[in-house]
Amino acid sequence: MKLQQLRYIWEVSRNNLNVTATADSLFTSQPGISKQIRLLEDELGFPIFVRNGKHLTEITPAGKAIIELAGDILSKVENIRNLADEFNDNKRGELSIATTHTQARYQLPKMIQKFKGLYPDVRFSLHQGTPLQIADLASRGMADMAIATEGLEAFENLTMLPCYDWNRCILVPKNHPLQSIDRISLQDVAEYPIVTYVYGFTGRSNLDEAFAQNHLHPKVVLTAVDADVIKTYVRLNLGVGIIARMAYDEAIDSDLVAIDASHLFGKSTTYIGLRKDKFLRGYIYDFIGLFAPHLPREQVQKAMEQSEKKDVDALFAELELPVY
Amino acid sequence: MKLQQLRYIWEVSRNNLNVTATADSLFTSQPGISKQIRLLEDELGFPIFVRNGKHLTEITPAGKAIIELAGDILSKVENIRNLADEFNDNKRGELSIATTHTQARYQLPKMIQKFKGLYPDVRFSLHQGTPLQIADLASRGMADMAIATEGLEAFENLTMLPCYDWNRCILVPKNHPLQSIDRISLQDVAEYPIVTYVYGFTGRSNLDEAFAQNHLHPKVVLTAVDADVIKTYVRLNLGVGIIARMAYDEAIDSDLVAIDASHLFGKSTTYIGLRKDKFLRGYIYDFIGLFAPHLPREQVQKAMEQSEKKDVDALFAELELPVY
DNA sequence: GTTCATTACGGATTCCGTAAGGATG
DNA sequence: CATCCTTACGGAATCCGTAATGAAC
Repeated sequence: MKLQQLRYIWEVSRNNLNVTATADSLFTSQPGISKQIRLLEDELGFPIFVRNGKHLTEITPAGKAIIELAGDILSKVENIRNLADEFNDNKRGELSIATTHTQARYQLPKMIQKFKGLYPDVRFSLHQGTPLQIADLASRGMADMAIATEGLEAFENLTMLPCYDWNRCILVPKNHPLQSIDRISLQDVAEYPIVTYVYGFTGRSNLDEAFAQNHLHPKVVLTAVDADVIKTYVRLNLGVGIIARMAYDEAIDSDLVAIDASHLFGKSTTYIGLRKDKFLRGYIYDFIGLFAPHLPREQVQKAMEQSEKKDVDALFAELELPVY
Repeated sequence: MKLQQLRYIWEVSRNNLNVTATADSLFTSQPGISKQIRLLEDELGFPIFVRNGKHLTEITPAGKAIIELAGDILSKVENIRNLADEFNDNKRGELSIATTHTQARYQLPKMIQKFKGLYPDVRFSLHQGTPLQIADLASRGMADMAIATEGLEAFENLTMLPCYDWNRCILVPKNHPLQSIDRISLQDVAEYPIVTYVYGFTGRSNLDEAFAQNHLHPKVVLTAVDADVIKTYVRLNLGVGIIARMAYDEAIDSDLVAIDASHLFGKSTTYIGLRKDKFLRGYIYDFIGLFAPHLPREQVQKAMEQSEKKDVDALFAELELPVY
């Protein structure tokens, strides 16, 4: 049994049993992978994959268990590498963050700038995607962390650290009727066509809940993944925007008006998702400290040690998060 | 990084940093191990072992962390192998038990006979040793389980399953004065020279405690590892024996008299120690079922999943154990 | 002087890539 | 017919054992 064989079966299973695609992603040859898988199966004495002629069609029950163990092993190997890097030079390395548009565009730039100043030799990379995509990236170890408001809870092996709460605002063009209302209500908003986030993005579910609980059925005329698109259509007078307040930029968006809506929709919480058992480089703790100052290294480590999600939540139950 | 390199550093650290001894135990050449360790260190970029000239003298801090991870990895590799064996043929395999004289001689024979009937193709092996030795064997994965009354709690990575309680008896030659006393007391016993177990064996500490609590200082004239030796010296009239009651065999020991002493010394509990995270073959569960019928597969699995010793204990808190 | 790890070196094995083959949909 | 896995094969790298070297106790 060799580490590479374990890596191959793991990667093949992650690539929908497509060996060719796996070979491409690992920058090696496809027959090499086939061979090694075959050798491993010979050694173990039974097939890991079910073959239909020359296609891999499914994973055997035994294979499933083995691939899971292989994943554990590979992540520990990765930990050894990271640990070695940390001991070699704790100023040099890589930091990859998977996140959504909202974070990438409005929250992260200032942290990243600071971080770059602290660690000029850490290669920083940012992967934008849907909440599920980024959670998957972190879960598979392809990103060091995921930052998102939702989607992280679907992955068992991610520890979720609460970072900040945020509220929404109603975005209208200047001189819009809503602007003159003293304390805006959900009813007021529901009278206008709505432009907001796609379901599953940036706390959209909170928004739907609030309307539903008040038996309102607003006319959502356009949904987008990011606030920039929403703003564009608010500018075109297509409807009233509902976006995260942090996405309103006074300088750039001076032609629009943001009406506070924190009393209308429950606040949402943005989390950092870290893969359990992952060895974290020192600078990763520092980055987390920049992004969420209430999360010092010890707290993060404590949270990572909890195997139950509820124990993690309990750790942070008393915490007052910053609100944006 | 290769699995073998991880195995080598792990084994070297387990062999007091003696590469030659490690090579012997792994049936390979010593330069081969040196080389692979060197290669791994080169790859990681820093030394795992501290060298004084040509001797390995200690493990670097980074090395400690890496060796620990290596141990995790190797045990998971072992699990894959066991899992494969189980899928291949759940009637064939190996079962190795590490235990003390008392179990091997008086409790295990009947279970093993039954087990052999159920699984004639499982190669059975039994390693006798001191409580610490056998716990170490199980902890290192060199034995599938340890069975003992003490010593197991010293190893963090062993799950302890309570199997049965047992009491002691006072062993005297026929017509000994103690025989005629109605309900024997500690004082009565303490008047005679004592022959019993060596400290650290077969519940010896319980015995010392009982005497100490009654401010008695019995004259222990001989200590032995096993009851057979103790019996021999009781027969020679060297003193009064205190042994596990299950070690008294009416047929063989008809020239001796066993006086019940369950009211004098607290009962002791014998445990099975299993390495956490170890994949257990089906027949191992069956063996446990034979040895401790109150431990069905599900209970064992539940216990193995607990990371805290106290949670395991809580699982069995209500359990009525058989008493021998 | 014994123990012990490292270096040197040669043979056997393994690994990996290219090219060809054959099955599936 | 395009996709995809397997087999075949040759060159390169790796592994492993023996023998020699040199440091530590």
